[in-house]
Amino acid sequence: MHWADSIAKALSHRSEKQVIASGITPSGEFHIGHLREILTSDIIKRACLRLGLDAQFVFFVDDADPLRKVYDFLDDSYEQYIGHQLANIPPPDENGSPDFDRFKEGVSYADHFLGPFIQALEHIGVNIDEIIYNYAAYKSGKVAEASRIACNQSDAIREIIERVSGRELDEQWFPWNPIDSDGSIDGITITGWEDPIVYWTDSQGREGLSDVTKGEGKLPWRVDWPAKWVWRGVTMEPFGKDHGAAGGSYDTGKEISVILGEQPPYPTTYEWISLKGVGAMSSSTGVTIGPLEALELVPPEILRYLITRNKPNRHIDFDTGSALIELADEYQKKLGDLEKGPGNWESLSRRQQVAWEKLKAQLIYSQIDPSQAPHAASERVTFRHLAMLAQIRKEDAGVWESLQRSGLISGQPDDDLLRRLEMMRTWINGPHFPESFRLRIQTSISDQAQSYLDGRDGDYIFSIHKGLSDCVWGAEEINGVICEEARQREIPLRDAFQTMYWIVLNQDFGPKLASILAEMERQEVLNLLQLAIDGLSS
RNA sequence: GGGCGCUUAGCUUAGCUAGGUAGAGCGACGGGCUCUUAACCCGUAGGCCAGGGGUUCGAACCCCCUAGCGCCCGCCA
Repeated sequence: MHWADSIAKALSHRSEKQVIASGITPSGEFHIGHLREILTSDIIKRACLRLGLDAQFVFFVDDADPLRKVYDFLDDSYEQYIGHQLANIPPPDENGSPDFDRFKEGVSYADHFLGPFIQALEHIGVNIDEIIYNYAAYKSGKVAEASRIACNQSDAIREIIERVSGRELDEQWFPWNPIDSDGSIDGITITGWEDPIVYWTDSQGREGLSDVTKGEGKLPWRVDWPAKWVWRGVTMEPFGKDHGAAGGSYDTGKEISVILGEQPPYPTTYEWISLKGVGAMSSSTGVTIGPLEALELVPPEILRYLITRNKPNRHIDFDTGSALIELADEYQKKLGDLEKGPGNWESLSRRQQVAWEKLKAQLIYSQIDPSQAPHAASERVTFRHLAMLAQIRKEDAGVWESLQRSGLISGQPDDDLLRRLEMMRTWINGPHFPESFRLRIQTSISDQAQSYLDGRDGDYIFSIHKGLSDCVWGAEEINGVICEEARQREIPLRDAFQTMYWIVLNQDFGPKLASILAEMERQEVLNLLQLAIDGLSS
């Protein structure tokens, strides 16, 4: 069974109505790891719906959280905002300085980072039923009840945190972080509690009060999280392994949740996504691939597929190199398999049946439009093939022409293919394109190639030159010349092609050679061959 | 120190809350496609399921122990 279906099944034992949540603090650039959080929720929601449950997906934006530090991408002037809530501070401009103009227009620091992310989510088919801005939720009193209970039960909550997490809270600890007169929630001492008012003294020695029902502050994270579960009725939430560690915030949260009046949601911890060979995603070390950047490389369904095919507890190495091409081609191949059907169902072993069901689920959950059944693309243009064509043909029209000629598409390319070519070009021109797929059509013969050619039959190259100078310029004809000449000389095809690969690409292998040559100008090819011949006779 | 996860063919892995002959993809090898090695099709080889113990008629699958690797435990998913 697919992992999302197992979770949905477990949830169905609890209730018909499911509220699946995700929460992210918009403190900096979003990366593909955040995408896993959201997609995990989205896929579970779809699994619930498929099972006939009533399911909603709510996305909590933790914009009530304070700015923790001046990140690398921020100007030093952000120092003054440390401790201030993300919904309340200006967004950075391209230099990392506070952009007051945009702030005046109503764009906060949180909005700045959130905007592009939400946009990416739309492209990737994530259907969020409700976005909850935590800051606004506090302001409007949604968290009032939970906040009052927490403050009234501060001893019990303190006991849970100390016992479960094993860390000691200091004397001053209180389950409420008020905002001081400057807008900061750092360095404040609680001096009293009189439902619903918290009395405090800030770092400057100024005193004040904070009404917990009016959002004049927030609950500390370990209490804030279960409070969200309770007031919004969350029944399921996936979270990163940091929260899932023993004594972590889920462990304390599930007990605090009970004090606040509700059972904790069904948990799922998910593993990190790291960038192949570089390490875990981290905004601070600059090891990131943003969701938008990822979407520029691969079609959104491939990103969904990446998440659905891996169980949440499975670590993912996001490989932007050749593995990405393989992933995309694998996806397409599986769509084809699905369309072909499982064959005689009865004759399959139980294992094979399970595998089939899972394959089906993976593809269903990969669809951008949940109402669309997976179907094989009408054209079988693989990523591999497109990667080659995009490198040989600089103009899009040339690519379409080539695909038409080879019969892979009929007529004009559809939108899907247009998009894929655009992405392929972005990929090829960017830093992530795998070197092993890069084609370097030569304009001269390298020493290395020359030394290979010296041990070969020079007449063969000469006859190729002759044959290609007057044949019809098409892949089939070119291939015919190469093979025919080789056969006449009893040269194994393998050797013949290697010879040609060395001349054209300066390596001993490559994609279908004839199709490359057919894409080149005849004169270009002849020039190269002539150079090779010249090199031999010297 | 506490905890989580992983360890199945060369590589990536499925199967583990239905315990009953180990599935797949890539790669390799062979063949076919009127003739490449990154296309396509067919086939072959390759696994004492990390190690040990236990439960069972029977364990990759359940329980215990050990080892290796990765990661999390100051609100960075």
